Amino acid sequence: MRASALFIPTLRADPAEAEAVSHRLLLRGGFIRPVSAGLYTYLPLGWRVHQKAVQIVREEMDAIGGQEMLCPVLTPAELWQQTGRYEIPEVFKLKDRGGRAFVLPMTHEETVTFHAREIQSYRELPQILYHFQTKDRDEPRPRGGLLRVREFIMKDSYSFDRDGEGLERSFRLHAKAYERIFERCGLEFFAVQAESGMMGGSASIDYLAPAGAGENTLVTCERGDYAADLEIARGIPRAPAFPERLAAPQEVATPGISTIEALAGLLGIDPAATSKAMPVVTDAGTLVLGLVRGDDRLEEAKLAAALGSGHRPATEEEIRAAFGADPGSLGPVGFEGEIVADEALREGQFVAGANRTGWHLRGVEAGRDFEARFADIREPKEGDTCPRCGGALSFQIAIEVGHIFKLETRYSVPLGATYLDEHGAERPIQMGSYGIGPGRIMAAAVEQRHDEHGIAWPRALAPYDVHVVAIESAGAEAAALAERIERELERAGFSVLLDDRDRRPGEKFADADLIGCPLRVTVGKKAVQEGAVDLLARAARSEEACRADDVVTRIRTLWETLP
RNA sequence: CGGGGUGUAGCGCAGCCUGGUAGCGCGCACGGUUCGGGACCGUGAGGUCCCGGGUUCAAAUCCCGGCACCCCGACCA
Repeated sequence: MRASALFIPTLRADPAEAEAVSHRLLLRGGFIRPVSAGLYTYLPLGWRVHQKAVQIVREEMDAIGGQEMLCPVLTPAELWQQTGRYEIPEVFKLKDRGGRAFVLPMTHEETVTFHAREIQSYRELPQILYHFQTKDRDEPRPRGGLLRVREFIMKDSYSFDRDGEGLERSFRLHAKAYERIFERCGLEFFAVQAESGMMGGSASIDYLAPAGAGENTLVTCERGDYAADLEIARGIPRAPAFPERLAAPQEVATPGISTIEALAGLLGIDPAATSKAMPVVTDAGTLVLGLVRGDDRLEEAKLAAALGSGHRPATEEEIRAAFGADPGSLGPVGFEGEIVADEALREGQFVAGANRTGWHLRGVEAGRDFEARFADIREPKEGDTCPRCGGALSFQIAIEVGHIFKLETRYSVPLGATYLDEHGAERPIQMGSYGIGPGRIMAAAVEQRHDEHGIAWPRALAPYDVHVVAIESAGAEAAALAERIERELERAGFSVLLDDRDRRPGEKFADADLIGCPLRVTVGKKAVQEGAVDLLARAARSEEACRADDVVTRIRTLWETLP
């Protein structure tokens, strides 16, 4: 394609609104443009990249027996009312002229399950159905360009099986397909166990791509045998330096002390030898005391999983009523209600609030001084060790590029998607759902592969394989040669962007660096005089001279070596 | 929803404090000289100063209200 005829509005300066690298570079390179908060148009260049990702996903879905289809975006509200998802605040709701309610769905479980009601017999199972369709979400806070948007295209697939064993098989097929997809897209990624507690123990795998910008924190072990999302990751905290053991808890006056630092400082002890009480109220209205070590933070998602319920912090009034003390002086000793304590408090003696304002207890010991249910409810910290091997854990920011989930009968039961088994018994279909955002793949690729000049696309996602830069001043002969190279490369199966614009070389090089095609061919004076062009690998920035007649051969070879 | 920031030419910004004819750089158009890493000279086009109200002889500037966008936090099937 001729750049002179294309709409590729590159920007010389960073747009003021863009912070994340992928946001900045995709805007500057002319790949995307905002329309409103969290709403982006994919310009021609960006759409080519998006479609590259889509095609890779499609091929791998087809390879596991997925059947592509297409559901409408506009969806009758009744389906969502039946599954109880109509009340989710992120759901866009609207009405037609007759007042009938519709939603713009966030995913298509309801619609696909609606169709799965046509499945009658175990003989028709299993099935994998998928589509690429627009999702809308009324996000409270879109951000980071393509990282979190209000409307995007997602590949969502749904598996239908007769039993848990079948679901397991479909789930594994998807896990394999997803790994191939991200590998083919040239992404560094981790498949990690994801938060699943509240959904009754169903398996869920998150695909996290480490990136400078992202919304997840990926925890990995230095020895490579452990990776998890921070929300569910386990870390082994360092052992506290305990003071001398006491035969019974001993009250100590701590007037005005409300932080752990101040408490540890006052008593002259290790903050890790203290405990922190977090009273919460569950959805059922029960007040529960969460207890973690003083130097730890409570992980809300883990506590929710341990409680099997959502929860909110207790109000000051609720705290006073239950404990008769201020929030800074709460502890487990003497508390009548349920206590969920972190594993780290199982052994040893800790300082805890005395449930008397301005007082703490030293030497509090689980089992002896209070009863609690133990669970892992702390947020891991850098410096913790790996629960598997004892290696050091490190944290990095990551983008969630895919998520697969065992739904079991969460949707088939409310929507009545059942089948008859070989004994004539009616049973609900076992379902799984599996999502990938091509836009997030794009963003993650840019985050992982760029330099100070611009994007260096992995070859699987690049908008064009080869960027041919014709140097204007080299004259008509060079321009003709550039066109010949374009044709030959295209005949050899490469997609080519020919920069034939009447621009100075510096500007063309800068744009080529920004746009980030894997290979660049520069056709200038040397081409006319010596029949030689320059070949540049964008990612490595390694340049070599090459005879014009050998360009196709050389590029074929070089192509195989690229990321 | 809480905190912070920003809205002035296509883009990046100054001007606002201290009210008085709306500016700079880039880009764009035309002419010319240039041409292997974002050249230079000349000429020119381009504005609802986010919106509404108020104060004032006079508002981009001061006051009140609203909206939009960005960042941090909460939230995230």
